[in-house]
Amino acid sequence: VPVTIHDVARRAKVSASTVSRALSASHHVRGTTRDRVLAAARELGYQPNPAAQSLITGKTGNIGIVVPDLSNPFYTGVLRGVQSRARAAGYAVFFADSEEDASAEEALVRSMARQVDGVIVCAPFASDSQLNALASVTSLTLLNRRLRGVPAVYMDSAGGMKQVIDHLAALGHHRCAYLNGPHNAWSNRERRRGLRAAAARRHLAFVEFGPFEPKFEGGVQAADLALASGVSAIIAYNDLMALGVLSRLADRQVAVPDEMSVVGFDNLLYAAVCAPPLTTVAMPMEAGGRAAVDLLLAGVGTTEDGNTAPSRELSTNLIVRATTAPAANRSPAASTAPPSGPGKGIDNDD
Amino acid sequence: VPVTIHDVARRAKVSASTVSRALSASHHVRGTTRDRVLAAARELGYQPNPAAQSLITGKTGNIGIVVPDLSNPFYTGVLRGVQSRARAAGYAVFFADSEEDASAEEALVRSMARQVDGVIVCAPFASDSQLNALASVTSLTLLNRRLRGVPAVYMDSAGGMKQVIDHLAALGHHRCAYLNGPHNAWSNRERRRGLRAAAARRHLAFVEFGPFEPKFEGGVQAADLALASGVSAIIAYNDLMALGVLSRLADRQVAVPDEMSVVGFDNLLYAAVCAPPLTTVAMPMEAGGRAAVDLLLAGVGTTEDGNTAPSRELSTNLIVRATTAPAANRSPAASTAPPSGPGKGIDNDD
DNA sequence: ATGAAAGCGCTAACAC
DNA sequence: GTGTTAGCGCTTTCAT
Repeated sequence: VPVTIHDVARRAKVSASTVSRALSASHHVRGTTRDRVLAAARELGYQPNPAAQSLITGKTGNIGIVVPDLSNPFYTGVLRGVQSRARAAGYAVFFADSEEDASAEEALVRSMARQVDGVIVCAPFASDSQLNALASVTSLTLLNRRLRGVPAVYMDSAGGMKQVIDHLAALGHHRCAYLNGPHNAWSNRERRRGLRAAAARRHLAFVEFGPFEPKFEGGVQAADLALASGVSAIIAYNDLMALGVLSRLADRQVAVPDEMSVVGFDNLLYAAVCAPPLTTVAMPMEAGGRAAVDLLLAGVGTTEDGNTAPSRELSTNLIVRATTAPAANRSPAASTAPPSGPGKGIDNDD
Repeated sequence: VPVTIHDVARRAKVSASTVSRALSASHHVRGTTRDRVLAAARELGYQPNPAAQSLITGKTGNIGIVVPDLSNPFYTGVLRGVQSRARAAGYAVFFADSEEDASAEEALVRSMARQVDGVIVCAPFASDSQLNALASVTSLTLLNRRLRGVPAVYMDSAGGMKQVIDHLAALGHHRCAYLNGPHNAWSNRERRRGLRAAAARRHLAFVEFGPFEPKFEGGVQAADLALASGVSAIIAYNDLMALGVLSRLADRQVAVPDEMSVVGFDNLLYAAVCAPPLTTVAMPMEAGGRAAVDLLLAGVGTTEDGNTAPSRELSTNLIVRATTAPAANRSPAASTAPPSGPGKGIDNDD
């Protein structure tokens, strides 16, 4: 039984416009009238039709979010942050999972575009030009990705990596492995960048492997390669991979952290409770989601041409737990190991 | 640059109504005309305004889902299933997390109601009357909850528990503990029901503890109680709790499965990769999400008064891994242990 | 097969 | 302050 604004108007003995004004809490409505309207609306259980409102105002009261893989707890963290902040701001949220497909990322944003005031995009795979095209279709905020002219919130992955290297160097490690996540993902590039810079400063050698799927299985695959390379520490692209590494290392009877140190990124819930608890770089997932909503909502209605798009950097920090320890005084096999594993080594910089 | 149906009409030299007909693929449009319209629409990049469509048709092309706790991977599984099936059917999905609050569950559904054609509700906490009220506001499909007149998909938790008990009994266990999840959650009640029935049939004694939060912490809290009760096996309400139990047992130097068997419910990804891998009852999370979408979409537009609401039961099955083993031949402390732990025992049936 | 007109429920000018 | 009017973009009778 859909009750319209006219039903309320009739019951309150005013016109529809007055009802509209009274409910928008906007000015120019006498107190007694407003009370009458509000009472009528409540009695009738009136709920404005959002389609009609949106048709005329052009705003929808909705935002969208698209993530590459919801089964990664990193993104469920982001989604929770987004949803709670959006709800607090009176917005409903459309959700979509692109399943790590660049064209799906684009298609999903497009399909949301007409029903939202903006969308938060976690799109590691879409190209810059795809994203630019999307930015002209609806208002975007990027998460962990930078693109000029588009607002973004990003987490200081490079800084996190610096903390990792400082930690490892202080523990006496001389040579470590980095297990790459998706090759072109901004987060992966940033982590590599931080790695190069910090490792050079600390005179710490490193080898790289990958890219791997940023999942548990990717980690187990990578573990053997890293192990063969004679390093004393392994830095994984993320916690899921680090967990895979831990699992494989246990299978292969390599003691962690005594024989091998392991570090992850994200600080998933599970990193804290696995055995041994994982040393990892905490990424502010929920805070990132909230910040993205704030940025998005702030930018809605703002024509940002010319102006620099606002963006927000969130800091990260290393959580030292039980998978890192001083380097073992084993035979320094470093010099005999190949510079890159037999697997898929990354050779090109970008 | 919003392009309307009139822009398309003008360019195709037809009326707006013809454009509408051509795009709805509906009848009575000459082939050549339709081609012209379609071409014009494509050239202009025309996208119908969903608000306008919805205003007139009454359908939105959206569905909603509300879950109690997205950080529980069970619900992210459901959400993934829902989203992928909805997308395949051309529907967009609104998402909301009620954070385990009954009134939020209701409020969220209400706030979605006007913008969706129906909503999938995972609401363990809302009361029957709240749910009935919601059912009159929009079309609902329940997940793992039953309410007469409301379509539902539910997973055979009791059957899963039967498999657990059969397994444990076959391994020679005589006495086990069940760690309750939320007291009134349908899934918890079903698991208890299955437990009572199967345990009686197998002449297997059991004690209950809880309710506990269905999370890791709940499991660690529960572990000590179960341990003190002299059982040889612990059945946790879900995997998250089972993982907590495992962690606490490890801390307390209790060998799993040699001294204590542990079983969970859900079969989260992590159950397969933790150490030791967890024996657990697989719940079809994504399939549940998909089935819920199917049911919801089938029921949209159907006035179901009188007719029995359709529902769908999904079967579950036990995945035996490494946390269950034959009962140890320890001193049978069973008779000395209290029937319920010193903690919060459940005493009332329902 | 196509066009004209009406109207979905609402808000925003514009009068008074 | 409040009512009247005019649409927002679209679909759907009803003519033709």
